[in-house]
Amino acid sequence: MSVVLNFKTQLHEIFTHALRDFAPDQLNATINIERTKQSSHGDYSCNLAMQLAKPMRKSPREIANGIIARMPQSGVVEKVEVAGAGFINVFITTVAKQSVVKGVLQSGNNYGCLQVGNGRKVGVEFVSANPTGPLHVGHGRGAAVGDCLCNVLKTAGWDVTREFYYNDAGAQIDNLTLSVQLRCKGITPDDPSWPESGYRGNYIIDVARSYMAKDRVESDDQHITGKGDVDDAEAIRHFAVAYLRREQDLDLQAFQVKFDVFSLESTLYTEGKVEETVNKLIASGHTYQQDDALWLRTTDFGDDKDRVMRKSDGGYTYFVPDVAYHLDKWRRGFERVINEQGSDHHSTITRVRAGLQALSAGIPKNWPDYVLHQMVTVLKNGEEVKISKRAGSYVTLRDLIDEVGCDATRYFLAARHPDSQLVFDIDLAKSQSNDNPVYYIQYAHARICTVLLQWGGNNAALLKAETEVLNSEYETKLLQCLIDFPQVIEVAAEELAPHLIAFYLKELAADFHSYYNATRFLVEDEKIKLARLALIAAIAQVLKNGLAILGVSAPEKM
RNA sequence: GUGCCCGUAGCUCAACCGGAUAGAGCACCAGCCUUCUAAGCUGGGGGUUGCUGGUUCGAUUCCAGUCGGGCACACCA
Repeated sequence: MSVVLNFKTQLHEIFTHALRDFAPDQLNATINIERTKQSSHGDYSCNLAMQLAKPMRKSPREIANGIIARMPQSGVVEKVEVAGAGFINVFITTVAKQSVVKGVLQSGNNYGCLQVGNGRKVGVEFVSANPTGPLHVGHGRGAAVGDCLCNVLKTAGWDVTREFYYNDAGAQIDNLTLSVQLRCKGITPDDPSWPESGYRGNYIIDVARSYMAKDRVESDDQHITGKGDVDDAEAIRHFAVAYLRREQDLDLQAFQVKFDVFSLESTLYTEGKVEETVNKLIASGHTYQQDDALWLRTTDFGDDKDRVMRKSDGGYTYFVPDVAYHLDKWRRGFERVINEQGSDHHSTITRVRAGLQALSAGIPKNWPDYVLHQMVTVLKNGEEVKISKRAGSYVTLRDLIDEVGCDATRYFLAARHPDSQLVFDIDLAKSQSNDNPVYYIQYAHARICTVLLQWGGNNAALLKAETEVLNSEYETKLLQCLIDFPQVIEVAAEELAPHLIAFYLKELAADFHSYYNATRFLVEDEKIKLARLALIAAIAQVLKNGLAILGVSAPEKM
């Protein structure tokens, strides 16, 4: 079904044929076929003639006409025109477009699913917040973008594993442990003995209280009972980590995000993976000893300066377990790995890749991939809220979900290009929640469901609809929009840009709302009624599929 | 000072990785509910794509420079 509807692919073949006849020596030219912006330009256009103008030393229009004359017959092509500077514009037959309706209805939840991933394994690591406090808005952006990206890749045919990596040892966890211990002893951040680097947030009190009460804590990957012993720092550390992991799990659960794998930094040490990686790096000849420290010559792989691996105090710097962790990912069979992180960590990219290259383990040069999202600034009462875990002034993800709702929060955080900075105005999101674009899309879905409910017929009857009566301007536009959906998935997966789904859905919803206002569906004429209902049922299906990718619900009434 | 990201309508953002007249939403103005949900629709005003050069048939997109915002530049993570 999708083969029939993939006009772009079909046109690509047609143009390749024509080019082979017309200019066999130009076969290496890339045939670029894109959707037109104006309907007067047809449905698809090709710029091949303009590209060939220079090498062939002929006018683009002359070339265009030559190519068109050699295009093989096709049932989907209505007509072909030369326009503008030499564009070849292709018009698709209405009958071919109309077939999308039944294609969508038959495919159902699978409409939009592609084979481009071909079942290959891809590991997507995102959020990866250390268990030192609740998740904040920045993590929320990572969660929304990462989760949507996973959904996009899965739809495109990849075998996706969602992974969360966190550090349960090291300096920050030591700070956390000490902070909880002090709270257990009743010492507050006001006290002069409170360390500068201690965590001051009130949630530390909750951790301390729970530990002293010998509570049982179960997170997605940790189970522990508080010991209640103020002097046992190890017990406090384990408890605090598990407690805050559980808090994060609750945040993620409220945000509809689930992970397949949790990886702990400490495991890399206990399983000897860090040691093994260090030994391999030393054996590679890319390390040297200087100033009592062990260095990796990352400048061999494009870094601007070399990096310390083993500090003079004998401990490893953070990027060593990072390299060990990614080697582990590679060994687990992920030929592709995507790390979604805040852009403040972008400097790790070069280091991790350099470490992996130094291992000579056959890992590709630009492995893994990274998607970095820019900072989120939060406005409340017109003022910027500074996010500081240690100071305790904080906008948590849970606050946001409680105030704005899960659907709207996810949409807001995922509907923008990750590269651009994001201002999240809480008051705006709260007070104008009805104006959120997400409701606009959901409303379109709910409206269709209501119409279908009032019709009360059997959905199987829609498959027998005679779609050739769908030829109004509104209908033609909607048909093309439905046809575009798989392509949007493909591009979003290719560019790792889940926000494209959000924009597509807004457009589809807009086209539907216009259609709704201009058209009556439950009309006397049975043939017209069935065809229109089939069309809007297909629209509802695509809206639902797209919203599912965003992780947003598709309500049947609002 | 060095590297990375961003700069598009008053505001928030798109633009299918070089294409045709740069598009939506919010806000503003004027209309549309005795008909399937007005959380909607129709029309209108609003732009030197930060700035200056360059590359070519063609630049918001690529290159150089420049200005502005953000992030990163540890033997922290």
